Amino acid sequence: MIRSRKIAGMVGQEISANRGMERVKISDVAVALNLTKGTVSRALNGYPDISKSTRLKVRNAARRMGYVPLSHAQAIKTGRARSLGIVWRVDSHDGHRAFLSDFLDGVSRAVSAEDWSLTVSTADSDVAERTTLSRLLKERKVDGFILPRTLADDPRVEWLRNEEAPFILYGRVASERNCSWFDFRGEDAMRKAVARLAELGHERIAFVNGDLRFNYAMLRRDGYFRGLTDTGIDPDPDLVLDGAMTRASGETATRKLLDLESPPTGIVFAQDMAALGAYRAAEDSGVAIGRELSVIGYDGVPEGAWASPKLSTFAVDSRWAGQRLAALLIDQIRGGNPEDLRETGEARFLSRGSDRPPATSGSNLADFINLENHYGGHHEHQL
Amino acid sequence: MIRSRKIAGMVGQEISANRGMERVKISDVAVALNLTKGTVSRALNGYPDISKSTRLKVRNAARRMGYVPLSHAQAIKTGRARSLGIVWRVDSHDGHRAFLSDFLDGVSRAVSAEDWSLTVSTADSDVAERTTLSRLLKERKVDGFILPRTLADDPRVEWLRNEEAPFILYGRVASERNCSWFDFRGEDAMRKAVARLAELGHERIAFVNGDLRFNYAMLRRDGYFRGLTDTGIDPDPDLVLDGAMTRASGETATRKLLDLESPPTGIVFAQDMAALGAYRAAEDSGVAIGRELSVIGYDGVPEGAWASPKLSTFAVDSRWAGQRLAALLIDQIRGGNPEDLRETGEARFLSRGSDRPPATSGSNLADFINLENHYGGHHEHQL
DNA sequence: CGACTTGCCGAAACCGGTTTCGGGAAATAT
DNA sequence: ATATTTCCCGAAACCGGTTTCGGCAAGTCG
Repeated sequence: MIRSRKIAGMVGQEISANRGMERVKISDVAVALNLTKGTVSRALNGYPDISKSTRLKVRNAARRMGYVPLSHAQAIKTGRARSLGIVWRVDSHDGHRAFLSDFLDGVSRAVSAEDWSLTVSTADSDVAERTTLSRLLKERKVDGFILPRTLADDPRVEWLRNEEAPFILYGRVASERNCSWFDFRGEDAMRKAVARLAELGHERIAFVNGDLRFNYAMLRRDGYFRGLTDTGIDPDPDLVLDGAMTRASGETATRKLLDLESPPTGIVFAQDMAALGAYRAAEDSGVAIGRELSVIGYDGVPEGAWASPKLSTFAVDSRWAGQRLAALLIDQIRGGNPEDLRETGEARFLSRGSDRPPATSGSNLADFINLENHYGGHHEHQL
Repeated sequence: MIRSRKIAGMVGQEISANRGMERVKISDVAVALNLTKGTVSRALNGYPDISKSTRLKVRNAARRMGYVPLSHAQAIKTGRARSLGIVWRVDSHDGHRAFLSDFLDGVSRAVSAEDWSLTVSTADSDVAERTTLSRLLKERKVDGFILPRTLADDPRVEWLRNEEAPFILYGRVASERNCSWFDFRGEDAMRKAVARLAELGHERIAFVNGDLRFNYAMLRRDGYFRGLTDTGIDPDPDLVLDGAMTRASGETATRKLLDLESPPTGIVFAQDMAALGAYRAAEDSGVAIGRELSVIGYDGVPEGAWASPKLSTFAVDSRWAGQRLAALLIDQIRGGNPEDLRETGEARFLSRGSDRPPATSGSNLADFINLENHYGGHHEHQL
């Protein structure tokens, strides 16, 4: 007993005295323990045909010697790269860019927790995205994809199904068969936003949507109308616009709404960036956000907290989204049924200064704006 | 001749009729061409001992059959994963987050151009970062690292040198030996900012720096003093602050400067986010940016274009940085001498509304502020 | 015309793991 | 005491590429 201990100790010393800085490979561990590499491999991977005692011995020795398997060496036999892929679109709106950091953080956490990794690429067009997906897949650099920015009818779904590649959507999609997703229930948020404004006394409530090609736009629009129905307000087509996902387009949309004969006193925006554009439009019209015009956004971009008044919004937890997406995708790759791997989350309402009871009714607001345009002009700070 | 053509055609058909959707591997290509896989491999990799004719035949067949080598299968022998790694810090200031998208885009472009890929991970502490670097390295998921956020004395440098892992810094470092980098010459920008303000007639020019632990802070500070020397203005220690990398801290710093007996009429900020904080501080003191107080930032964050007046700043091209960093690192991994792989770039000045001739001299400004605080208070829009 | 390169490719080792298969020893059943 | 499992582990095949080595055939030289 004592003797064997001594030997084990010596072996340990010899091993840890690995000064050559050469990578320690599995055969090194095997030799040190007087086993075969096959046995060491099975021990480390928890095969049942290895006795508890040797399993422990192997694990300890591996740790002591600093053995870490080469990922590509295992991948060659297992067929798994233990890596997820994301292709991030850099064209179009910059609305989601603010969340990239949080989003990646979430993905990275979930992925690291399983000792997997994350491969990121960017693309500025559909073909570029397709090319990249294809390459990563063919080279097997990744085992599956996280697909952001889901379209209402997303061609990536069909294509990846064909390639038999695992994937998960950030967002939901109509053609549900055989795919998994995570998404925030934006429709619920829009519905609540309408309810909120109605409670505050607003009667003319507009909706400024994003690009209708995206799936979330459909959902959020439905939520808006649902909210109107809930509160018994008749929908007015003049009060529904779309295509606003940036400050500039949000500004334009707001201007258009304020120029109506009977402008809205409250606007629900499908995206914060567009809502922030409303601030400038309102300023130009001599209308104060939170008084003559109430605004509720969606996303929870940090800039909203720096607008004055601060933007009330439904904040989305991008980190959480990334985390769930990665976890669910890994489950799927490990054999889980895609259709069982679907989750949604709730956007959290941040009540700040931009949604308040209306200071003026709709028709009066129009007069107010005209007045302001005549006499006030683009008012400046008077120092 | 005709006969052989016919055969080749038939072979091509048989091959492209690969409906089984099974991955086509190198041996498939070899069999189809009646060659050995070794020969095919050498042909594809441009070995000189393959005749031009077979090289062509092989390349064409490979393309036709849609053969793409498994990255980990080649990695096992070559030792190259053809992948770069980035660990993105998500703790601390959110100043750089806005650039992540562009930055990654740049890296991704350069990396894709060489058919490499990019592995991204996040970390919220030094130990987490170290752990991740270590894991990616041991598993050989990456061949080298891009290190953002360089510290004045960066421990990662020493550590990675020891591990003999290739790396490149986004930023420069004192201990230069054996390392490469890309950086923008922030010191030049700060110097020019001072010159610019001096030309406009400012005599008291302050400097609000970022966190001094970062290397760029040292450099930019030097640039500021250099600018003062250039224009013959005596430096005043009261006018130099640091640690401001967010709106909040920028606001605080500005407040402190405006409360001086003889406040500055111009402030140079080492970071845009801090400069944007100045807007609120100025508003509260009844001072108008671009009139009583001029401000110049650095970074070129998009929000700057939405402040009023728009923030004059030195814009940094993050995409370019990412692109160069990746390209240089790949060169290094392929055997280039690290010390030859260093580049710097110039920040581009965007002249907008926040830097103008001073409306009031320094001492008068103090009176102005006091007056405003007594009578004006936190002035509101008067509708 | 024979010896010696040179050009070109096949054969096989190799990379560092994983997984299958088979068999010896110990434990249990008969 | 023998037959039969059960428990472990060694041996070897295998994954899909890359790289080394050696040899045949054609070309070059003496």
